[in-house]
Amino acid sequence: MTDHRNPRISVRKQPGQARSAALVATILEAAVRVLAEEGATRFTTARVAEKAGVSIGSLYQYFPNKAAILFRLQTDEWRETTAMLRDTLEDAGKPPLARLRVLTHAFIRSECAEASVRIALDDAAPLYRDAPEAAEVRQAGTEIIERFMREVLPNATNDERTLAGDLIRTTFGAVGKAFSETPRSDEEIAAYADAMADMFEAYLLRLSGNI
Amino acid sequence: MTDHRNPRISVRKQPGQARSAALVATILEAAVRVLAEEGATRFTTARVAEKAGVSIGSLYQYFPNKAAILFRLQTDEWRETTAMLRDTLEDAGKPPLARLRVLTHAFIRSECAEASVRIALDDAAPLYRDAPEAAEVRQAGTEIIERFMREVLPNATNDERTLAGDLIRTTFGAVGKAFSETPRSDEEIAAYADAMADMFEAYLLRLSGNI
Amino acid sequence: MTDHRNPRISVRKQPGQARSAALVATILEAAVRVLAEEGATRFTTARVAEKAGVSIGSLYQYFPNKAAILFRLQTDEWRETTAMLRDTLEDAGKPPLARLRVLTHAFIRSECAEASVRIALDDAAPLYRDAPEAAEVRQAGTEIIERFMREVLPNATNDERTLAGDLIRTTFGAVGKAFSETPRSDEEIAAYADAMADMFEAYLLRLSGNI
Amino acid sequence: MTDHRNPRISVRKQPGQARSAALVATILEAAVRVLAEEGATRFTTARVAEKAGVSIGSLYQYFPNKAAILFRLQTDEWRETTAMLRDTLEDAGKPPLARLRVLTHAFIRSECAEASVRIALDDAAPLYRDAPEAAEVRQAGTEIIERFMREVLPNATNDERTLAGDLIRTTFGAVGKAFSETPRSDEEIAAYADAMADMFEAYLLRLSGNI
DNA sequence: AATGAATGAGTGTTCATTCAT
DNA sequence: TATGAATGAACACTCATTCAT
Repeated sequence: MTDHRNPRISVRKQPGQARSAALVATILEAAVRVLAEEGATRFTTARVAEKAGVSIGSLYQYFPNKAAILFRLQTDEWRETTAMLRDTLEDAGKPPLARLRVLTHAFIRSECAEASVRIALDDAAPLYRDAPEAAEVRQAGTEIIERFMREVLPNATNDERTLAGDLIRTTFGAVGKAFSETPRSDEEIAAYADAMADMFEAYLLRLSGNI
Repeated sequence: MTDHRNPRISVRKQPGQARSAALVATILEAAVRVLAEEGATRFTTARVAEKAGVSIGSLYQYFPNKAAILFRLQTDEWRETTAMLRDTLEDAGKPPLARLRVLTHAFIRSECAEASVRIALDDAAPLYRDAPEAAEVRQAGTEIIERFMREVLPNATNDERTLAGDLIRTTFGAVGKAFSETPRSDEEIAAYADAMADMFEAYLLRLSGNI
Repeated sequence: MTDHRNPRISVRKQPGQARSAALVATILEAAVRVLAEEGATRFTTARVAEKAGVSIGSLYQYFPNKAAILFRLQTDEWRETTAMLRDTLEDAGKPPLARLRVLTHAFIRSECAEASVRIALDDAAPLYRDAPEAAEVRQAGTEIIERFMREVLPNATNDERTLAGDLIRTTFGAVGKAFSETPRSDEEIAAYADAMADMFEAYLLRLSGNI
Repeated sequence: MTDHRNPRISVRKQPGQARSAALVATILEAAVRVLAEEGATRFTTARVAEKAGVSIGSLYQYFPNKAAILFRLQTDEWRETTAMLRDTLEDAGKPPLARLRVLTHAFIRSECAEASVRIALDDAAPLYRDAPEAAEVRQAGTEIIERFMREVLPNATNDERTLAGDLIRTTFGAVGKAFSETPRSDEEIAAYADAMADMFEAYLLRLSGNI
């Protein structure tokens, strides 16, 4: 919520032992459950600790503050998304636009899965969004998109390509999020993903001059 | 934030007298200022009342709870957006796609103006979004889009048209919001709006079969 | 404890009505009791509120934070001390050194009365001592001393007089505090006060040249 | 802070080996640094252990609790002060009042050096001051003063002498502490020490009858 | 002997909402 | 109708101390 303080947010201690890693995992799982079952407003450190079966002190041994837990959850998700981006967009076996269509389907599907966590996480965004660590994760995604755009629009100017890449990327994220806010059937998901893919395809074909 | 209580949210009293209406207006203006200047986390009823020069008691006479103020703000904005939709999309003097381009520019520009309020309002969405009254306001928009789509895609099936309308509408809102989260220059706004219009145009031309 | 933050500390709202003033008084009395009965470490806002028979929220309506309560207590005490200073030191009916002796007795006696509160208040000093409002209260005392010193040491240089005034004042406060940390009988108090007065007298006579 | 529990406070184990002694020293040095650099409120066992490069477990092996560390620091300081007392006051080569003047200078100077640690230590006094072990250390000082007073006031009654000794001693400690709370230049220190010595001298001369 | 993970009571403070006046 | 004092549940976070390894 446009928080005007800017607290440190990364992990407090590198979990050297398996023990610690397990604890961190437990806490994160509990956090996901709290988010999904109770919503962002009721996401409190005490509740996470309780649901994790861990003392509140232990929780703070692994996360410096509440925002750090949320940030970590978001980061993990971004990383998964980036992996998906890479896997589908760089699959040399298919023509570019086909890959984009595959990605669209995969992405929308993944957005709709665990929608409740994603919505809650998004609601809590004000708490962590200003963290500087976020930028870095996004950069990886930008590069993948950039390479893909170069392949699809080899003759466009840099500015054109960047703008189109930006637009597609933003549309992906924002529209996926908006769409997944309502519960959806598999059919709806498929239809919507196809529509999105159509839109991207039409746009890119026009830009590439192959009307 | 996926609030699991569902409080009543509409206005507590129909302001019969001009006095009341003025008071409501004063409160809403104060609310906008609090949102813009302090952000969603610091948006408290006490602060709104103080900035409005009104007692909290009075504030609660016109709004049943905090969410109602936010909801009203959002509703007003939706109404403005709907008006814009109608004005630009139903302007018979221009060809449909030209009108859509005009709308895109106008919309993105308006999203970027007062971005701070919009962001804060969005941050506070969990507090009011589940209100049933919201649906009604959206319906008006849906109908305008529907009519426009009928004009652009006269030969499409109903389902196709609805889906395309949905997608365009969602893209509008979600992408506009995402784009306006960063401060933008007039040039950036124009360029982005053009790109969006291009994308919609390409999509609609393809759907209409006039590739 | 050399607190590195420096929060605002004065009263949150001017108690216009008698009601408020009474509440403030109740809270302050409760604060004194908590300090005296439980000590500075157990001085918590919750305990003060409870002992005052007031909700914790009400307490915060009248004092912006814990430090403000302590600061107010200390200020009140300083004001009393300043009044005592003025009353005894400016009593034209007695020769200066006799007045100083009277003051010494009165001061030590007052320090020993309610020693437990004073000790606790002193223990809590780190919480409020850096408040800028404190300086102002001390200034009044400085001026009274200054006038007195002018009367006793009319021929001394300004520097000499200031130094002697400083020393006497500091000795008063610091030694009074140290002495009152142990419970004392009236006789002990009288004897100690006399000794202090003797010391001041000898010092001032020597400075004035009337060995 | 007038703590009503009275925990055991002396060292948990007599460090038989040099290793242990070194560890204790390391911890104490770290404690001093924490006190000086962070202040009494931020003086935590964890921070001391970290700064000492020692585990908290080890810290607790040598000190039964936090208070014990502070108490030990204070004791060490008292011991140094006592040594200074003895060295200067029992130096047979100078007349008594000259020795007192030397002591005054030395003491005030030492108080002003490392003022930050002393202030912080004083802020933390509530945590350790009620320890019974403290009395014993003070006794040594009392005896030195006693002997000195006997020399200066050979004809006074025991009560007179004790009272005067008490007053001087208290004035020393309390005024020195108060004075050193503000940063001071060497000149200020010298001037203030001289003034104090003057005051003591005048007082003792009067008591000795040598007006 | 040494470690450091784990504990959980305790703290200051906020804020939506009510209700006596 | 208007006021604003009063409420108290709720929250994020700290830290002295223990104890299994």
